[in-house]
Amino acid sequence: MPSKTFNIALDTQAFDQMTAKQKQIISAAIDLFSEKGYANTSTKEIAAKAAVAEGNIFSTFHNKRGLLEAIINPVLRSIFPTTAQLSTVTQPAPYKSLRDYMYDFCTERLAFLKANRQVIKIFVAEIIYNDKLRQRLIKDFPASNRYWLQMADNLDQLKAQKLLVNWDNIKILKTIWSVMGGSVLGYLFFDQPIKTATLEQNIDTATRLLAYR
Amino acid sequence: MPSKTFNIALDTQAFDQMTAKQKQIISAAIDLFSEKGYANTSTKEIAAKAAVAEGNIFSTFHNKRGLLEAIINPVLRSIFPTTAQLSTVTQPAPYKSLRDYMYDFCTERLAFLKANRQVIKIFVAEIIYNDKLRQRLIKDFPASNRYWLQMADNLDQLKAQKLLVNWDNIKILKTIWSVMGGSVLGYLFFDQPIKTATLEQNIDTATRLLAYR
DNA sequence: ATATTTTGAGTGAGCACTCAATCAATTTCC
DNA sequence: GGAAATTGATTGAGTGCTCACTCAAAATAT
Repeated sequence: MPSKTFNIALDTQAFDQMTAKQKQIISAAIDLFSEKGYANTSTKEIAAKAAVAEGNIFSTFHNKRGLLEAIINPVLRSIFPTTAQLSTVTQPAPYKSLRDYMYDFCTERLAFLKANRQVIKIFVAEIIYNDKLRQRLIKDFPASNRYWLQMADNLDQLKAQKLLVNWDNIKILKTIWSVMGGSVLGYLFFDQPIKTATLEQNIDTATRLLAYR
Repeated sequence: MPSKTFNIALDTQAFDQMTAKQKQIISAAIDLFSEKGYANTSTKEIAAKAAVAEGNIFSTFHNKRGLLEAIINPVLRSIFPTTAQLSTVTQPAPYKSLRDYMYDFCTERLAFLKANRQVIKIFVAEIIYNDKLRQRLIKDFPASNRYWLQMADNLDQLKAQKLLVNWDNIKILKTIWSVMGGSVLGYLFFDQPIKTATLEQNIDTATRLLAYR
């Protein structure tokens, strides 16, 4: 089995400290959960795919839900990336045009999506019926982490430059994701690759909707 | 328990022929599946909520999946409504403006969504991990049912009137739903009511994106 | 030799599903 | 009209199975 890379956040700390067998378990669980769903996957299956005894899952992750959380928590913490991941988008750059910014923002977030497709799929599916997880996401959404502040800075700057419409930042974010949403869902759940042309179209659309007026 | 109304399609034929107990089962299953998910709901629970013996579920619906399909199939058949449901939107009317059309279209589909919220939630959740269901949806999407043909007619007419951008109809539909998507998902899974103001904004946005140019 | 990790048969609980028995409505016969 | 017979719906204890999870023993590392 090829080793799985984890782009998600800095839980690589935790991940690096795991034994090989524990990594195998996480890896197998990600494959199975994302393919068949959490509820439809048994711990026996996971152990078999990970080439590990079933008991190993429980000595490491306490119970099945603990395994799920070990997979999901990193996503929750890095949907909005942490300091170490800051890309060009979030660094204060005087963008020449709104489209430039949109392009950077969308490609960066899409790279994150592609790098963590399986885990995000598990996360999204789980959020449908998991109230606590949903509450946490809603609560954390406008959290004052550095990423969000940085992004708000950029948006405010673009507004000052009269490149961006003068809406509040949440509404702007919602608009962007509304435009991207179809492609993202298609990619996550319908295995539709996001073509460059489609991405460009989405970026154009978002730019048009958010242009200064 | 107040009797549940089923706005979905004409499976009311089938539904009307059911005995009271069978209707109770469907109703209880819809409540439980939409709240906790199919996989997390036991037939014993359903029977208890329906005030019916567990065996009744199996004599009527053969197995648990049969019960799910009895709930889901009508949605699949009426995501695009059938003849009897045709509202103003789908009737050939010379719309004075693109916004008029958008308004009618969006409010009609939103009414459908509201009237069938639970069942659509079950359907959407199920489609994530059910390949066969997904295939059927993709296959049926541009099906030549009367609704779709009628809608295509309307769109073509709007194009001829130079009110609507000259894209192909699928792309137009995708654009509309992309704009509405955020509100729809929020309503389905986050219990966020769709405010009139938000709806109006969405309609404005869609109109702007699809205006003739 | 000791400590730690790994193992997998074993466990009770809960699952979807069965089926012989019971009940209720309708039909048959006198 | 009413008793008896027939039919079909309804019941829920019972069944086999799979599930998440345990733990004493075995393997491995120190």
